[in-house]
Amino acid sequence: MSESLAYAELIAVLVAVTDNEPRVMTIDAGEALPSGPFETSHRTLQSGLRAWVESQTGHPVGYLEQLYTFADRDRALDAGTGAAQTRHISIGYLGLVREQVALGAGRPEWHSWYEYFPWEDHRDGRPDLLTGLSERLLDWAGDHEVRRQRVDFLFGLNGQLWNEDLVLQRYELIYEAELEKVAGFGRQMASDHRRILATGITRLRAKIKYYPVVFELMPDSFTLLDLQRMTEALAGVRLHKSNFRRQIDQQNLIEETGEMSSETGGRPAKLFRYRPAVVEASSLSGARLPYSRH
Amino acid sequence: MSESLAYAELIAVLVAVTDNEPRVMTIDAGEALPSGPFETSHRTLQSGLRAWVESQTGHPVGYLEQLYTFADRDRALDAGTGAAQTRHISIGYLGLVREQVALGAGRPEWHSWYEYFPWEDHRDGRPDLLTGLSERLLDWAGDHEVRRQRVDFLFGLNGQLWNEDLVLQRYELIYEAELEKVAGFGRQMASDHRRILATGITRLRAKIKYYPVVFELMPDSFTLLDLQRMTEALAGVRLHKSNFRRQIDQQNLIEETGEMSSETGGRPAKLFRYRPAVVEASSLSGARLPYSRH
DNA sequence: TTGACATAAACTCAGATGGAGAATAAGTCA
DNA sequence: TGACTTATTCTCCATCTGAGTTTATGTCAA
Repeated sequence: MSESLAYAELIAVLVAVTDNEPRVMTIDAGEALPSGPFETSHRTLQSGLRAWVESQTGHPVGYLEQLYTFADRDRALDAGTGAAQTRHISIGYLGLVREQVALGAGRPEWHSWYEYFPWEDHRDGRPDLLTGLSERLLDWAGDHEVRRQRVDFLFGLNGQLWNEDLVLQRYELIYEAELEKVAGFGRQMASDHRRILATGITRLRAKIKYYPVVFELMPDSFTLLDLQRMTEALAGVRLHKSNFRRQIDQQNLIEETGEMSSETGGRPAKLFRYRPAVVEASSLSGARLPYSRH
Repeated sequence: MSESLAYAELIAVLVAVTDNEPRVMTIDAGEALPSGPFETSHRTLQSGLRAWVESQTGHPVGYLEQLYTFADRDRALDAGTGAAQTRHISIGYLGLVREQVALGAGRPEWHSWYEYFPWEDHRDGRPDLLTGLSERLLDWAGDHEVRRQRVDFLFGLNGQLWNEDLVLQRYELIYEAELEKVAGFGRQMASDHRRILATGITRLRAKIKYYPVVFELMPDSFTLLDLQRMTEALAGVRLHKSNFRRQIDQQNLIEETGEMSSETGGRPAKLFRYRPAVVEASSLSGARLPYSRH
């Protein structure tokens, strides 16, 4: 049974947003995600991760969610040299924090996640780099019809719409085409940390659509445009202003503070705060089945 | 670093549906979910699980998805006796299979998942057992307003609608109220397997709403009512017939085979088959943000 | 002081979607 | 042949959504 013992490590995708830029906590000068061993003293995986993240950043982690557990032998750093090595299991977590003063050991730094995935930021239109990237991907696809369709679908070619949720699938395709180390196609990371980061971004982009996680990243009081810019930063796309506002107040998640913000550059905006109470009680639908009420 | 070594085990929530009853593979006469160690010979977690599940059941697993990784010290079987014990990590997977002929060692048996969570089946109306159960839960809540609201919300009391997605949250509440071992409130399982099963059901119920996983459980050809009954079995609620049909053909996921089924008891029904090709290419939305097209 | 500029907030309107159920078709079985 | 059962197609209407337009209220520079 000792052959089944493994080294378990906790990896954090820790996200904060400042100046409309989504940032992720890194160590080793932006080369790796913070990670630490799961120790006997930790009561649960969550509390283990929470403990050392807070010691690293000095900040409380508002929101913490398990992402995925990775153990692919061929994608870890120290792979393939022998049979009798210790197995590595990485348990990834997504954490959201409000501010970004990093005070820990290990040279913590915040980096925009678009450094690692530059093709994911469509806020100012389709990034130029996508031209070269999709050319290389289509080269790789060649005559292979299925591959070609996958490229079109994932990268919004041939009349298909850009779908911001497919971060991980796009990265996996690039990896499959062996383009992930090409200069200019995003910054690299140690081991498979870039994949774990892609997993985190994917989860967050999906989640903001049906669960009010954005507020974990917002300050106590904010304007509606602040909220929109935050959402746009995460999703990497622009949103329709008045429809965004309508959606927000249909959900009933925020209330006016009574104060105004005059830092808008135009007409002062009302300030709002989050009302966490309602979350549990409302259904916050998402997709539904066609129920029958009888 | 040896204090960080852990015993990693793979646990499967393996689901099949027969006779409109969703069933889960168990061992030990229905007392436990099948599980096995993650071994050095396994290339990935997925392939490790797939390998031994197929050897246990003799069936190919169509769909396999990671659920969650558990390591709570206080909820595992062998907890709390000493400090120097080996840490257990359980990685749960959800698998879907088409048929249920179990041929493996370890006395594999299929059990309806409603044996373990009898309050989750609302296909024939609200189960009687919910009366007693919610009474006990409200006793536990007492004057605690937050608890009381949680009970109302999760169990559809006080005018709230039943939400079939909250399987895990309901089980966690019952566990918190220490009612999980009360006779009549569902069959128990070893260790925290019942919680893992709840996690699997939760995931599946959520997923059928925005991704066509149901077809992994359907035979090659089926009628629209078959498909509806399957969905109802999983969701534990009744659906509106014509609206269900409309939703299905909006999604464009199936096509007529040309054959008819005369086993309906009434007018013969057209037979359909799944068209997997479309899945990738369509958006299959779910929740959306209010995009701005410019 | 005034007008250009910028953003806020409210309102409009047509087309799509979703819930509920009626109407019609085509089998089986007594 | 008529009762019964299920299949399949429609209809109706309320609500939601996408895409603006309109009006309000600040700042700032000439």
